[in-house]
Amino acid sequence: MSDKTPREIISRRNRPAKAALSRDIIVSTALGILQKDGLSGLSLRRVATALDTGAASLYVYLANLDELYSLMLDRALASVMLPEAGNRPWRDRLKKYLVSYLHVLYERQGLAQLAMSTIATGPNSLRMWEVLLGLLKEGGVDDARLVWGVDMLLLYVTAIAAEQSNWRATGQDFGRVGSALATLSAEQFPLVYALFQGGRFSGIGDGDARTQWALDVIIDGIKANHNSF
Amino acid sequence: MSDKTPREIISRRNRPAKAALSRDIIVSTALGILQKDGLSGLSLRRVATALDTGAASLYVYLANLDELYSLMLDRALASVMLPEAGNRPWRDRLKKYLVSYLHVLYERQGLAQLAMSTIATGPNSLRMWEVLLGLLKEGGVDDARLVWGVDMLLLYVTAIAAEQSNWRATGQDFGRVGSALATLSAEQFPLVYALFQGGRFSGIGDGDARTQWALDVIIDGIKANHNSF
DNA sequence: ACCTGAACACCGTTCAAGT
DNA sequence: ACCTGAACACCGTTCAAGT
Repeated sequence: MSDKTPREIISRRNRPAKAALSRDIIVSTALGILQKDGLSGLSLRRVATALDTGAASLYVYLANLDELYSLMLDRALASVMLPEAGNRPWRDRLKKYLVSYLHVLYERQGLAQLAMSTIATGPNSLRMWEVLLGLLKEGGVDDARLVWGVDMLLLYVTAIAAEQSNWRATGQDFGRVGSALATLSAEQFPLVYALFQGGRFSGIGDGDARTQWALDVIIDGIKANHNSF
Repeated sequence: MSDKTPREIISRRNRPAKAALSRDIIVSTALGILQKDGLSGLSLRRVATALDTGAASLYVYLANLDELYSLMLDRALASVMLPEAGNRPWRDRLKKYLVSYLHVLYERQGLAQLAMSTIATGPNSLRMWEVLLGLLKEGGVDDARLVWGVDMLLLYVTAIAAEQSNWRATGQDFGRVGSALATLSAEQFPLVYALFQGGRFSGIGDGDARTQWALDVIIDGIKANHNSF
């Protein structure tokens, strides 16, 4: 008799009494699910199930799904690598930092998509602004254009990450033109046609070279327009 | 007797025998709903209800929701205004064209969001590529950088539209920093703090001047990097 | 060929009720 | 104060059955 009932009792107590909910483990669990199944696989109900509870329980810690998104994003941004304070020129450090941000977004399925539609709240987003403002300032951009410049860099890199994530997710690959290229008429669209025939579209997804080029474009552009008030 | 039954028959026949479904009216109806209620208000079930049928009926004309998105986007792009072939410089025409694209995205709630996550298919997207390639070519950008340049311009403008739509939708307004600015510590984030105190963030949402500046940044940057192979 | 109702497997969010 | 089950009002998609 004393051998039978303990089994059940132990099986209940052994899982550590439900692991105590908190914002922190909710966000961690959610990021785990995002990593594994992407944004479409993420739901409050799945997070709740993973935490062995019901979706309603999460509302003690979260106002709604949007708040979870916002918290997830800021948490993920913690792993953007700070540039070493070394003696490399500011432009190299700036690009490296932005590429690190790009990688953080790109490596977790769906995070870039989330970053495009969510306004990041919290310390890690602020720290990114601080770092980027510092680097542009070091590059000689004056105060009047600093904020616009940082916003532009962040927005564009976020957009690249979202676009590339999209290609990866859908298997599509040649830019925003999509499969329309297949049914291309030389008379209607001579320029697109010529460039397509010339293979100019095929390598559009070549992430790294293109990203480097694009960052140089923006940085040079900002430098050229930084005091045009 | 002959007076009673007709009523019911007429009431069925008067609604024009169900208006005959087609891809076209499905897309139009969907764009109407998007216009009115935004992306979150759009669903296949709502489109179906508006067309006085069930959601399952739409699957004769659409593979899935994603295809509807794609069709909606291309349809909407039809109203991007072509630049007049006049004698204005290419840069002005390019900027005007991109601003027209921005407005098309911005004016319909949720369309920008849709454009960020959907690869446009169809003739209108191709026509935009054709126009933009032509304008950059006229500006002297060489073939090696044309495709990257157009992709960059389109991606950035799409991203601006999505960001600004987001601000409008949420009432938020100061860039990607969000409400974190309220709890700002001068020691941890001196640069952000100083610029915030100086009011540099408050006008970040000033759409038009900022957009013009950003387009000049990219165009100048492309010109500066257009033959760096 | 086109349309439909019903079903399936999901959602976010609320709320009364429990501890 | 925290957690829960059940309910509400939704989703996209499939499929057998009708015309």
